[in-house]
Amino acid sequence: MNIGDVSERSGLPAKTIRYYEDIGLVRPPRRENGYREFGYRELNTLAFLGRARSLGFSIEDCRTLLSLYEDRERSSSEVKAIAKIHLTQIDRKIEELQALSATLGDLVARCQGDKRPDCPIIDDLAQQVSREDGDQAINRTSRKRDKPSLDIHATQ
Amino acid sequence: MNIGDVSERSGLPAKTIRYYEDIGLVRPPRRENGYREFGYRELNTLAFLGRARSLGFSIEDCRTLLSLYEDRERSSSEVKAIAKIHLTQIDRKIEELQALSATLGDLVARCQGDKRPDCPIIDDLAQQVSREDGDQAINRTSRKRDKPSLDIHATQ
DNA sequence: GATAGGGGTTCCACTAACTGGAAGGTCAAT
DNA sequence: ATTGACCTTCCAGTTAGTGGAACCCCTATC
Repeated sequence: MNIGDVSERSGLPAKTIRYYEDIGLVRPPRRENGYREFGYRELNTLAFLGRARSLGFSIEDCRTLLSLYEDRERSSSEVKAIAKIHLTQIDRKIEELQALSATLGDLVARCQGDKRPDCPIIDDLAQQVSREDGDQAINRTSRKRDKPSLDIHATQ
Repeated sequence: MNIGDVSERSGLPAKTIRYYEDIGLVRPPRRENGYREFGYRELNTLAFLGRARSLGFSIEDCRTLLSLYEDRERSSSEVKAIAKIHLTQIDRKIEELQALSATLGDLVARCQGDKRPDCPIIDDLAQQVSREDGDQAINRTSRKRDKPSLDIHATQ
């Protein structure tokens, strides 16, 4: 099969398949003309990767999962451990986003959304910073809001 | 104020502040020695940015929000529109992650996690791809799982 | 005056997981 | 011979920074 065929059958874009080869997740042999030659083994690997990615596993997780998949001797606990960590991260992310949603939802609800300039959303963002020096000033004005872990790739 | 002072007062790392200058979000003047000179105006801008980012607004959203913040004439509806879109995206992301959590949670629950190799998680990922040609084969085997939008930066 | 430290400056590279596009080779059919 | 669809590689860009190197500046101390 050529890359176009496996792309269609696996559901992964050809670009992605080439990328997966680049990073060593698949190693299709080449034909004389330089084309990649995929067999069912490679197709299954790619489909596996597609499903794992669709469950939000990181590429590095996928790499491990793939080696566990190919190891007929490995214990299910090894797989379960990875999945549990991933699940925990997903759930943590959900909580973070729910907190964000609540705060922002409140702000949006309180904003009239009309032609007038008064806006609780901007007012909330625009709280003035203290002009005083030193720690007290900072402590008095700091209203720590959790930073949503910007490595929001944390679904992984 | 030097960059270290505004960093402490705004809670943003100095590196981030320099980056925000790079992309034109703040424009502190320079001293003779080349140091950036921050005033309370810049400090407030940075604090504004920190809060907006902590609510998950993208840099581009922040840029818009900032210009709306500085426009005393703008209507609250303009601000609300941005916030609503952002809120919708957060809520969509939450739903996606909840679906993932449910699927993965089920798989994890069904996995014994012991020394034996049998593992529902791997089995789920490893479903064989049909060896037949054509659309029917693909339709018969495709079990479309929603791809969690990989631009998972979608909290923005 | 030399030196040490704790600032500051720039610039380059790296992150995750691709995606888009350019320039060009291959193949089957017309 | 020439389309057109496919394949190849390579480079750049995406998000929002972060880490590090090399180097400048300022103040205090010896």
